[in-house]
Amino acid sequence: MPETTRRTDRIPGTRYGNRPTMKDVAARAGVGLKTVSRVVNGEPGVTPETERRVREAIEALGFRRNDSARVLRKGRTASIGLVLEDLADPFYGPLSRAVEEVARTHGALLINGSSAEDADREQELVLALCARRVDGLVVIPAGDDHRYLAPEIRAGVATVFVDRPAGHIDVDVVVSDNFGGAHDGVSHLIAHGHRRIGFIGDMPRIHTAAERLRGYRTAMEDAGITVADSWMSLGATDPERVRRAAEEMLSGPDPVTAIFTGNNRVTVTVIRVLAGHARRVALVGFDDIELADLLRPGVTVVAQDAATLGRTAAERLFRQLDGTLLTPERIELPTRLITRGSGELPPAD
Amino acid sequence: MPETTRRTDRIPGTRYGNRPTMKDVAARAGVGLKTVSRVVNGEPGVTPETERRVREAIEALGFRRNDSARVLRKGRTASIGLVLEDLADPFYGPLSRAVEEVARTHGALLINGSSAEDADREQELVLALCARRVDGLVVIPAGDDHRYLAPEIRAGVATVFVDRPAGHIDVDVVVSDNFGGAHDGVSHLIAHGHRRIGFIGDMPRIHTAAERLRGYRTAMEDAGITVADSWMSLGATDPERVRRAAEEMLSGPDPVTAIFTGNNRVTVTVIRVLAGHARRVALVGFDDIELADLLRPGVTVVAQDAATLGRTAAERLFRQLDGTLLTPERIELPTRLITRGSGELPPAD
DNA sequence: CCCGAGCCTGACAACGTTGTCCAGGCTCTA
DNA sequence: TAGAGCCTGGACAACGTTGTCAGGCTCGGG
Repeated sequence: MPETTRRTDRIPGTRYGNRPTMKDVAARAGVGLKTVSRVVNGEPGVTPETERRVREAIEALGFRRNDSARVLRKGRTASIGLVLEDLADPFYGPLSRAVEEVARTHGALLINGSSAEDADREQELVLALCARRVDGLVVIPAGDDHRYLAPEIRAGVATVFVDRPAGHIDVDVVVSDNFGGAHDGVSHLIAHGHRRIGFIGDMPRIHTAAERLRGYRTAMEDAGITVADSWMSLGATDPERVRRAAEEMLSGPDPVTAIFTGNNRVTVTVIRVLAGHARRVALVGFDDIELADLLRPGVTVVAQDAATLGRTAAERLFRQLDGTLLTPERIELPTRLITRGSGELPPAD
Repeated sequence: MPETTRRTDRIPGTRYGNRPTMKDVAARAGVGLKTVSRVVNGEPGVTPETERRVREAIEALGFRRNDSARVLRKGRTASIGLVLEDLADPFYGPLSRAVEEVARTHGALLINGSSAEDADREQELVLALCARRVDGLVVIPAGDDHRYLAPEIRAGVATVFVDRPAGHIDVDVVVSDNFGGAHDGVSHLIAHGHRRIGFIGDMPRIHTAAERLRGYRTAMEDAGITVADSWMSLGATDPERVRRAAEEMLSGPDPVTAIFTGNNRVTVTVIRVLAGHARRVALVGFDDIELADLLRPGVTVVAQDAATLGRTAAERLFRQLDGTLLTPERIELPTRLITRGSGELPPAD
């Protein structure tokens, strides 16, 4: 008896790509179609002897239930969709995993798609998921107008937005306290004597980026500091742009003594810039990053909990599906300032 | 005209969770069922005027094609499954994203599932994906016996294993050169004068862990070094166990002067241990880690390219589906030693 | 004026499953 | 022993889509 199986082997009587169906199983076991269905689904009302014959036929033919047909009949797909920006980003991995775990406890599979921060691609993905009749959607939006989702939601697709709010539709939203977190982080720098503080963030059309900028501005204002335009830089978070932005604010006519960075990618790049910089510059970053504690100085961050964000959203999604949840809500999760050294450096002029 | 839509609104004539079908659209547009199908699928042979009426009805009813039914009829789902260990692990995020990108160019969606390094859960996930009739599967296996997949493969499910080989079935496999990479890393330490080198890796039942251990042993042997049992520690990669293992090898009767770590999680924990350690200990880790260049000393690693691993696997998968690929192969991707300082520290006795 | 070609259009079956409903055989009780 | 009720099994329709095929219409040529 061979230990391995080659792709080119075939089950006798089965054409390639043409799998056995319940009908085939029924014929082989000499029973009716519905009896096979009963065995496959563990429904009661089948004699042990009949069940044995059916199972034998299933085994022999290599039958596996076709869930597409099942879905068509039952109306529920037991799958949910997750649309995010980029699965390769260390922030979204844990979020996705958390959503998956919740889905798992509800017997659902997770389909994910990356929008690459492109509104059209987001819409394309979301609608493709709707066409597959996912039971629900968790969306980290790239665009800012989601009216295209309204018919789907009316048709019963449970929907929760995460990390960023939805535009022009009224749905559940789970976000971090971006404003408060940024305010805390910047205030922390101010408390350590800084007044010329730079902000480097993502494109302002991204809600989280805008909120964090607002937190920065408000914190500065609260401290009576007038912000110079050259201290703020918003745009794509590719290393080149961020590097340039950081170097400009460090070397301009009114150089900053501290930088607040708007997300993990920016933080990492700025750390690199500061590492090659003579003067000691304080740093607080939004989002925690791995090994932040081992750098010298350790990197002070405003941490948000990606896993909790995902879990909360997924739980609300399934509560919508249960029917326990009817009114859309906005849930804001707190952030946490983690001090490790870089944010406590005094201003060095 | 309202700017937002509430979940409780309903499309007139549509029951909740009961979406309009092509039949409804056909009735409203006053055309036949098939004509709607033609319009929806962009098939030729429809008068502009008829098409306009159909599109109007689609818009009015909020119709969206039900892909479940389509799949049932057509036989292809345009989706592939990816089973990996943990999406939250920074190694798998980029891999998953790479698979997704390839899928996207082929018009397919990606369903992923995390096995949590549990063979039963892996099988459960894989079979659930097969039941949904994914066109293909990319699997990072947790178990070591995959005969359960044989009927599925015979039935036409394209399959590629990544990162670790399959057990008892003959399928495409894409792996890194774990043996060679570990051999290189350990040899690098030996070249810098180390003889007492520790190895901390994952559970030996995991193929990559076993291969890396073999690379370590062979490199030591090649250098004529007899390995003490106390220098090797294999097991779960949770921080507590790794920390204990590292501390034991550093403080035992025959303390190591260098450590080779078997994967990214182990490396991170060992860096933490070494940071709190007086004596300078050299370190080379398998897998690259973010910010490794900014630590002092920089962390020397044997890097494997997760994205290339994923891309290569996905490309082979779609070539299987094209029919261009018939014979299963094993593809081994090279690793790359990146020196940053920690591996070049001399032995300090 | 008639016929055939070519173009639109729609009726119908099929995909594989599950829900409904009914038949037949059995057991149990009066 | 007859009737009621239960248990097992199966026939059939339906889910929403697409492929097949045939019918009807228009138009041009004979």
